[in-house]
Amino acid sequence: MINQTEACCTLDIHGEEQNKLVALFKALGNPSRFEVLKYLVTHPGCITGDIVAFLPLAQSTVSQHLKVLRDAGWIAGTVEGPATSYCLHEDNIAWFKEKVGEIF
Amino acid sequence: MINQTEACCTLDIHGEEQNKLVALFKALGNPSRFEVLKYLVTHPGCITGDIVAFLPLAQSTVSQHLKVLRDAGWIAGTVEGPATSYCLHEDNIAWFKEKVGEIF
DNA sequence: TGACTTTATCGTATTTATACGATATAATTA
DNA sequence: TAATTATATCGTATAAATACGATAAAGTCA
Repeated sequence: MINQTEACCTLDIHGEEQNKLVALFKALGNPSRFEVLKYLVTHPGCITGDIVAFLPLAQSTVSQHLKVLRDAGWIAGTVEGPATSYCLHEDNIAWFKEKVGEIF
Repeated sequence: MINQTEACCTLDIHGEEQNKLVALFKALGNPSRFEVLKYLVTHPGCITGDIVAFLPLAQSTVSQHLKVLRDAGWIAGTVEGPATSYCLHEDNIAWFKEKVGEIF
């Protein structure tokens, strides 16, 4: 993590960008959160309660997972009255794919 | 995780394939392991000791991280005398990018 | 064979993640 | 306003991840 003077080339990923990328990987490295993302692909705009009904987890647990996905940048939540509607954060997803393509 | 009869469409990722994908995400969701992978991009074929010298971590810790990356499928290790040479597992990396592209 | 090099594994302490129920917050409806 | 609905947050118990030093294993070299 310190010295890379001997590298044969450099990679265009560092600091905060790298932290964001690692956070995206980490957030999806959990089976329940992966299921949430899959669900959102097929049910865009659904609300928390729909996801709670879909997963075999307590409401508080699902809410926590949604927060992790939101903080990482995979999803975006919109308050709609008493509910919150979720959808994929397309920009961040595109950014993720772009960066992965750059590195590997 | 149970009922998806109301889905507007289906996703081509399930069971063991999905587990493997989640494991790939999980393995890279750690700053030290991400650094290892970056290092391998610029130093293909390097040995464990090179990575130990590069990272501010104990040898046993690095060895453990390498095992996680190997088990997940990001890297492949080849025993060369007393040392082990590591490189990226290109096939799995291609598979990862392909699946991510299919889902999102 | 014996010393050395390199890496992996074991045991273990500490930190972080995950899950739940209980409760708070905020919008809606009667 | 009071009750209801929907979600988020808090407190906490348990499981998993992470780190280290010590040790084992396996190859090399004198």
